[in-house]
Amino acid sequence: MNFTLSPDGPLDVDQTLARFRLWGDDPANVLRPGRFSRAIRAGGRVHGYVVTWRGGLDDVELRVRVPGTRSQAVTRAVRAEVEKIFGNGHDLPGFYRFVKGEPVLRPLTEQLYGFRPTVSPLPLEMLVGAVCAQQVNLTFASALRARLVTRYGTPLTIEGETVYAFPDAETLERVPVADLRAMQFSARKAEYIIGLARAAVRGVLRLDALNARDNAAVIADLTALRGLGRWSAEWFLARCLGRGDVCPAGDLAVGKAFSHYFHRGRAVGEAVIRRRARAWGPYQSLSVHYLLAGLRLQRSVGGGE
DNA sequence: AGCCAGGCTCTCG
DNA sequence: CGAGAGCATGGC
Repeated sequence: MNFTLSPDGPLDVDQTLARFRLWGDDPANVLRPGRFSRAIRAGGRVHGYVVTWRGGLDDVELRVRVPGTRSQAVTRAVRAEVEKIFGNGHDLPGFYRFVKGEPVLRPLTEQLYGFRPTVSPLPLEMLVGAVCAQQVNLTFASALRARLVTRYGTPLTIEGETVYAFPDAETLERVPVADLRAMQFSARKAEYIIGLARAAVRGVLRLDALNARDNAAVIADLTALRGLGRWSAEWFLARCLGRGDVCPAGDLAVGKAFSHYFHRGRAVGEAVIRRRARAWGPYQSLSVHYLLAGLRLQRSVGGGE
């Protein structure tokens, strides 16, 4: 079953999908030149899909192929995933109008025109990824997650490409700590991931119900688990639930970005970051993502400073 | 060798 | 409560 999607507003596919190549390959989200592949669990089976694109920033058309299914339910599920991954839920036009008079963000929205931060379609994948990324460099974090995905996920070949469906909670719950340790997870991270999976299996944490809860409730639910703190919960809100009114102010890179763009390189405290971000209202998450991406752009062309 | 990396828990005051 | 120490792990 094939279908097409046209985003509501501009879309820079390369910037939007950059997350899937910047820190190493993600076997659950395979990005190749001109195409993106992923696998989805639906109806007790794993289905693969491939997304390609054409057109310019302002008239991108996404083409989605889901070979081997005629199911409307599967197609709907795939469509929902693609909408999130390609950031179709963001109010980009509104954001661009909002930052029009802002001296820092406006230039960034011009440099990064069409950048739509990816929204993770799978809560467990997002949370496991967050644990992997705690307090380590992102290249290593990406390697950890990749090992977990290839070991416990479900492989599938689609159009000659191998892609893994992210492992489900039932599988991760049964993983011995020692196995994760052998993959260079710290003992603590191994416990966190297994505990998280267990909470999901037992219904202590209802992953699919989080979407209906407000920010504070989501943070409370997540941080009640061992291994998920405010940082993880806030990134989850922004990057999985697609909430705009969130700023992960404790994030190291966010701190650097604020320091660079608003304080001439001087260190800034979390409270200062939160205060500034709050004024951005529903565009906090977009603003933060543009600052982070902007800093990356600057470092890649300017070579640091 | 030692510091850094897009934190978290636990303990005190 | 809020700050601070202690903690893990690998890369450079």
